[in-house]
Amino acid sequence: MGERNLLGAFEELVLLAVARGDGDAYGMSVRRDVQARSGRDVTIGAVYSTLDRLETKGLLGSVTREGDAVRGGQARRCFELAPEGATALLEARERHDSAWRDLDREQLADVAGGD
Amino acid sequence: MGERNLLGAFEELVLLAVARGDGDAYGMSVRRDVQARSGRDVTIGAVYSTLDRLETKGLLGSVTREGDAVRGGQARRCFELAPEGATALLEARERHDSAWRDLDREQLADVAGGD
DNA sequence: TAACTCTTTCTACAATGTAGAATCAGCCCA
DNA sequence: TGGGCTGATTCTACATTGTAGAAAGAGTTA
Repeated sequence: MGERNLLGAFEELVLLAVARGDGDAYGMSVRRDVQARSGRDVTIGAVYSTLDRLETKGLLGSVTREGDAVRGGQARRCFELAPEGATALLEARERHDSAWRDLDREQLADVAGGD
Repeated sequence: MGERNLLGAFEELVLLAVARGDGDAYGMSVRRDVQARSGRDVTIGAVYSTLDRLETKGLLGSVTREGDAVRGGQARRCFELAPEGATALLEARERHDSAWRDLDREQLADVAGGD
């Protein structure tokens, strides 16, 4: 079977943050984005190790920008989505949609009840 | 921070299959469901170990039904969604929607290009 | 120079993902 | 009547992801 690049749940969150960053995403900004959207605390180490793994898989690329204009001049490692990464995201989305099909959400809410 | 029951990507697929089964899901049926919706080959071992872990976490329950009516009379272990499981699914869905917000899918498709 | 913020790197371990063999029960049939 | 199927479950073991937290470099301010 195909066996494309499968994304874990956290990998997907991180990759989406990078995609939104449009070339300007970097460790700290990704962390903030993931934190805000998932509503949970995320350590910076978790973010970087995931970014590294995604880069190793070729789903994103990174360049270190010497601090030009922006504040002081501290270098930043900026991440950009690779074509393979965009494909992986689109596929993850399709799998997800497909997985939720034929399911009554109202009913789910009922089962959840007062949990 | 809250730290509810977080679901991995595969756990979510399995739990959704159980939810759809409406009390009649069992190992082999879950496998077929996950396989069909994710479009990839899944071993039965992967399914069962995930079902076991979800049960340990209290997201689903299981009962072994002696083979009554249906074929021959071989016992089946049937799985049913627990309230905590329904909640976890709903939350996973929310996180996912939130993670995809503010993202231009057309643009993603462009980046993906002919990958 | 000390203290502080921003940012990245590294190490280590826990949780999840996945494969594959072993096992058990009924069914079919030469 | 026992060999070979199919359906089903259990176990073991290992690979990949998820996550925490400490360490460290660079620039800023006092």
